[in-house]
Amino acid sequence: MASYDDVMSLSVRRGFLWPAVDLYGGFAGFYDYGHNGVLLRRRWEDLWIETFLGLSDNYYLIDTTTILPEAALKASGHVDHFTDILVTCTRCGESYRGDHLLETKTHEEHEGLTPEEIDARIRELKIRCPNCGGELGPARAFNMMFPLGIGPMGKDRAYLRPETAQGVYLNFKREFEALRRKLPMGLAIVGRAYRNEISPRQGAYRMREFLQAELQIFFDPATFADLVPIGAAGSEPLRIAWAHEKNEPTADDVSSKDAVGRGLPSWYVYHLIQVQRFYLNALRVPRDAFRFAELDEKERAFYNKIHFDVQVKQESLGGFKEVGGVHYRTDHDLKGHESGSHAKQSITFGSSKLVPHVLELSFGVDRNVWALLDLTFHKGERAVLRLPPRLAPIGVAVFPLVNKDGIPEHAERVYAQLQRRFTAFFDDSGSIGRRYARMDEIGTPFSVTVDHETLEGKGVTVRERDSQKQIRVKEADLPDTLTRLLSGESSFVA
RNA sequence: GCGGUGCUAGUCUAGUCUGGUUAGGACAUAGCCUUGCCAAGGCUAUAAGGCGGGUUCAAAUCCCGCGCACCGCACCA
Repeated sequence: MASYDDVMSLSVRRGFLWPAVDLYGGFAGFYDYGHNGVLLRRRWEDLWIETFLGLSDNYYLIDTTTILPEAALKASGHVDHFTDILVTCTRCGESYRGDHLLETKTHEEHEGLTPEEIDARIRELKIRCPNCGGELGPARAFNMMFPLGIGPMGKDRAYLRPETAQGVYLNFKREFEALRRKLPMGLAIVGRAYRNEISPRQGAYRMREFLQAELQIFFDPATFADLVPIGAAGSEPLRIAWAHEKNEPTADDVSSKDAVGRGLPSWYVYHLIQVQRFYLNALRVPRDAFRFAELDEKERAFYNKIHFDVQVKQESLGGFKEVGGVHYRTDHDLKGHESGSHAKQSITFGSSKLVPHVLELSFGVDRNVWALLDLTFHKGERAVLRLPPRLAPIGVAVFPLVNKDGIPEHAERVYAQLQRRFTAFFDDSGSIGRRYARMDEIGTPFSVTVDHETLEGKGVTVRERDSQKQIRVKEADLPDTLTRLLSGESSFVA
């Protein structure tokens, strides 16, 4: 339905997002948001914050620096493990990961070798280019983090953060005190992260600077399950593609009981249910366009004990694509910072002394915004973005049916009134149909038109985007009616 | 990063092979007229060959470098 070009073209035309710095030929891996893009993104973020911080009274938003010193990222493992050792063939120019070359030859793991060690092993094992048989050049390290030199001499080594999560872990102890030592404790960050992707592709899907919305939940593994009972939510089947079947474009309906039966902790399943509800109910993603995809041991990061990707099926990107993840990171991160900083991260909670475990709910904001554009794009005679009313950049538009007989003046008064409560938009240019069409393209769910009957006290018309139908509403009732319609509290019945 | 293909107004495109008028059109946008509930019609206006270099009397067109995009490979702890 919606091709990549369809979505991108609409996005550029209507002020959602476009390649950054295109004045200078573009900047691969970087995108800028326009006025409607920022509004849409903020609404997504607000909904995300409301949904996930709403899971507990002890979940909060924090904000931390985007630049971190080397020591912190050394402890987190990013300096050593966020690196690929690349080896390039001197004849055909193909590049390979050094550890993969060794692994293929010896069928052994070769994690954590230096470039020199890789070179030595390659010579020892007489490995040549798998592509052309040519001689392989020297191994070089490629770290996915952007390095920075801090201070006038640039001698304090630092990096742009590769994930927001580290900011949370670094502040765990402070917040645990400030929040009066309670578990579970949830700390979320919505902010930017940076990765020097080798080849950014597919628009906003793989970027070098991107937005993450991540909630880190700190808990005691001994008691967490009792604190988040699956309860009534357990009757909702989860959409899951297990590791062996996720290359298929499908998902199974798995009851929470079966998911627990397959060895997933009940607290993990509970959070899968919450994430699925966010997508199906709040974002209104069609059921068959949503799934969790299990990552097997080989695919997931070594510190993730359980890892399911959150995936949304997008025509423009060729199928199910990752928009988030649910990661059980155990106590890996806090323990890493404990040994890196020599500051104790263990806490006393109730009768037990422990380093809390972490469940991370991680989302790519830009990917989610793109997914919404893709899913809600409907191409007919004219394009319509069928965004859920809560997410639409503009909530309500106001038009005078004609530009005479005092109708524009009246419409301006209606607009001024609505503007106080809603993101409203006034338009008196072109024909009425053209104005409706413009609003359809940016997903404005409701358009109010002032006509001759309005002047006779018979109210205004409210036109709904998807059905194109209208109802007549008394002016005095308009704000409340719109509030109910936009919140989803009541639905439009013509 | 490697290979392939491509890059013309806000969008979509004609022209490029075979160098040669003022780079043409559609839609969008703005203004005016007209109409008055779903991109109606008329007139007018704004607006373009990714960037840099070379060849040539002359380059959107041919050549080189770079940038960017898409596809494949690789990568995505």
